[in-house]
Amino acid sequence: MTSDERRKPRGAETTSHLQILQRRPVQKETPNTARGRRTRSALIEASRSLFEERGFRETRISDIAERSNTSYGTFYHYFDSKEAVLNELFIGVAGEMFAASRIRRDTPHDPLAKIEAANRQYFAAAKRNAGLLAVIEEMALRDLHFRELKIQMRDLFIRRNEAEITKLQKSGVIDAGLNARIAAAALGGMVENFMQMWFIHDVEFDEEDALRTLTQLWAQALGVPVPSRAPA
Amino acid sequence: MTSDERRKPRGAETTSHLQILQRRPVQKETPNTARGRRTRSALIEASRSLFEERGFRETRISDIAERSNTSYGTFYHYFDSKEAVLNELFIGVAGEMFAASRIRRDTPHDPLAKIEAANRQYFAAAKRNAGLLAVIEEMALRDLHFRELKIQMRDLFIRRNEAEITKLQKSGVIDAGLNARIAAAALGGMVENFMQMWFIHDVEFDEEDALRTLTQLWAQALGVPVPSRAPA
Amino acid sequence: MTSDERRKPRGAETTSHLQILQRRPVQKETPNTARGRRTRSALIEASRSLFEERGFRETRISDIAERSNTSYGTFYHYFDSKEAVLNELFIGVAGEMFAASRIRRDTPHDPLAKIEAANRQYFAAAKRNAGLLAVIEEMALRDLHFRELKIQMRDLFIRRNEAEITKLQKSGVIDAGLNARIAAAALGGMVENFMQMWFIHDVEFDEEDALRTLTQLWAQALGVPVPSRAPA
Amino acid sequence: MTSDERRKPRGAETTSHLQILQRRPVQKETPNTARGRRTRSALIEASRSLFEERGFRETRISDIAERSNTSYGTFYHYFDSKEAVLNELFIGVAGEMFAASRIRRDTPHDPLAKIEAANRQYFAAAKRNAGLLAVIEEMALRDLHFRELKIQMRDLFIRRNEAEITKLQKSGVIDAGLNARIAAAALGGMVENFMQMWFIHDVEFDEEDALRTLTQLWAQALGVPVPSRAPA
DNA sequence: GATGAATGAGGATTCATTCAT
DNA sequence: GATGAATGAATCCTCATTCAT
Repeated sequence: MTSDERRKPRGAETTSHLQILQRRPVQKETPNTARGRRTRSALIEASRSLFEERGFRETRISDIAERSNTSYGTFYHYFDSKEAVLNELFIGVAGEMFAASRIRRDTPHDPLAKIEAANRQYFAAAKRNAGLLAVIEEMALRDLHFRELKIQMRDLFIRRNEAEITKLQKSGVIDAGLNARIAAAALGGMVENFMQMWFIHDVEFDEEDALRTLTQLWAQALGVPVPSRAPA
Repeated sequence: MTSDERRKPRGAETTSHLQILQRRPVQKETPNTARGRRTRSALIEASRSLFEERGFRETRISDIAERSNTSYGTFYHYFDSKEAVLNELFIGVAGEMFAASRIRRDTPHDPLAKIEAANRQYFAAAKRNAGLLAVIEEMALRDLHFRELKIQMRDLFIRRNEAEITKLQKSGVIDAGLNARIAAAALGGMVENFMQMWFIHDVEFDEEDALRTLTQLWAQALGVPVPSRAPA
Repeated sequence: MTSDERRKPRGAETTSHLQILQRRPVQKETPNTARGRRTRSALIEASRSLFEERGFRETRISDIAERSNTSYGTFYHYFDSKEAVLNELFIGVAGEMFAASRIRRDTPHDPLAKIEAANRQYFAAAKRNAGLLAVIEEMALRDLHFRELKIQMRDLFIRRNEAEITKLQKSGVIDAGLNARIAAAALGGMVENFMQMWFIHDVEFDEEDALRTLTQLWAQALGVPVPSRAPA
Repeated sequence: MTSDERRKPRGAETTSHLQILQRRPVQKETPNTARGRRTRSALIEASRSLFEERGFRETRISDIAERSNTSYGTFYHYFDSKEAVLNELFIGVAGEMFAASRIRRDTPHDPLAKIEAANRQYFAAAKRNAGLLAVIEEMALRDLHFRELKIQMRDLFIRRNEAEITKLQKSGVIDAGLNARIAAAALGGMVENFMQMWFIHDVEFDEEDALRTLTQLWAQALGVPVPSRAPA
């Protein structure tokens, strides 16, 4: 989503309802001691594994306390709510996803190679974080705060796509008539949706086939020529 | 998803948890009297509007009873659980979505026109049902039964895409080297994801721009030639 | 308190804190069935006895459920909170207190006799309701809603006092220079405070001595002549 | 309360409940160092302001630690409980109230002037301590220990009243038939109750009007002649 | 068919207090 | 002296579901 992709205001009723849920998670102070830091980490790790295994809503604070070998009260010593933990986990995942998909120095300048590299790195990072990505997806559907976070994360990718597309248009490689913003959103969404089916909903795909096909579709969709290849 | 897109078994722990939720909703008897049919409809309509407004999980049986001007007991007279109502609503939406996106007799045989027609009809139907589609999406992430339903619905579209792609490959219009199954899933996913951002997450897009761009991307991705056009 | 006794606004901090507690108790719908009415009454009676025995704050919802032989959930079926029950009890007590202290037809017109009759009836009603009056007193100190109720109840008495005093001033029996509003508040407060010490804080007094002395003080304070009497 | 004002034993259940709370606060050792004394003072000051702002029950140990810039542990280093702090604050307030209401050397011997001086000084002291007096009042209603303290403080005033009344009776100025003990309790209660309405419940009164009227009522109630005055 | 009273397990949250550092 | 991490009992409140009328 680029800067001019504004979100429509919802009908009053709907919006107000979501806003109730929004309670922006507030950061409690960081622990001062080594012991405190250890405990806090244990809580985060326990939360992460539980969220991944059984989902955010189905995870109880008591589960987290138990798995991290602390007590009920200790959780609340470090976090205001489950939401606050998820928030922190989310920030971490978003950072990792974005970092992982940054195009490396050694990537060839050839457009096709760049597209493929980006996709490969995106899938690799997504596969590692599939469990949490599912949780985020779920939360984004009902909690305005997490919806905002999800859309901001997505926006980072899409802006990059858009910049690449605009560059190709300016250099005359592809059709200047294409709406770069919409194309970036659509192609980014294609890869995101594919990732979700693959890693979250567990539909099986051959990795190399998937990468090759998505890269070809992406390139051709923009009008980047792709050398012909024999059928798989 | 075509027949060979199999779903991987999940790890034991995760799956067992989801299976608890699966409880396949059983249909209760249909009411015999006109009054009974009216009550049942009122329950379904109330459920639908509440699910759309505040989500499935946040809707209480008491909310449904209240909005449909019936009582607790009446709800259980007609349905076993909220899930049963959602199931029924879901079946209806899936049917409508599929019917709406069936390519009409009067559509030209030109591939580009067919793609555009399909997209236009898909978006129109999705826009009407956005609220419930959001609910379905949410449920599919945590409930195996609804995940199955969602994937089956998606599969209907994707098989049709795949058939079209195969036909174009056989007729030599497009590259036979493309993996039709993956391409169908990817392009269908592109449109689905776009729809979700647009109608569920409320990112604003210009309708005609969106349709034109998506159609162009879809066609070009497959290698279907698209007549050049001046920049918007 | 007469109509021109306005309450000062408190400093922002203090007030805001009390307002948080204010949550004006909302009446839940009255039960429709005889059984429902019976249960509701049992909850109120159990609440009353518990509030009197151990105070409002020290009474648990579970105590109320237990003593009224219902379940936890039943309490919430009829009331939103303990506050709602107290509110209802309070309204009842205020009504009874006021009704009881109404001067009867057969009371002589002699001012002294009227004062004594009012005091006697007030003490009798207060003695019956001492337990709840203590609860109200306690709540009025920290909860704006109950403070308002308490002051309104008190106001009913004091306005009546004030009217009597004004009448005596107009008829020339007593000094017209006395501030009737303040005198009414002070003398009403004298009797209220005495009642609290006597029935709430359990300081012992001889009933007839107390009545005679308070009546004499009240009358003389206003300047109503009191016939001399031999020492007790 | 004079020596013959005995407190009635309460019913077993009620009393036992209050006795739980009674735990007579024990004084912890006084700090030896200047730093220690400073910390202790900070805790007391923080407690006082918090008790006044939000009440005793609503004040958390953590609030006190925070406002005094110390830690949880430090609070417990100096005090056994919140009750212990309140106890200390209470002793201070009671002392100040009593000292402030002592009739000064330069007060004329005229009974009316003495009554007015006593009232003026009482109101001045109460106004300064209204916040804590409200807390004490609240606690006295539910905690036997604080009830005892409150009644002892009140008793100091009332004994003085009683002595004055007896003196006036002996000197023949006023009716010897009046029960001095009850009259002292009633008139002292009149002023106490007025103070509570004025400074705790924030009912507005004109200061000079209030003082003049209360003094006149008090004097006349006892039979002390008051020179007539024109209406205000 | 319809009603709504009753149930009680389940889960979040608070907070006084202890104690190792 | 001071710190603040850890504890867990206590309590509130919700809500799907049952069942007598």
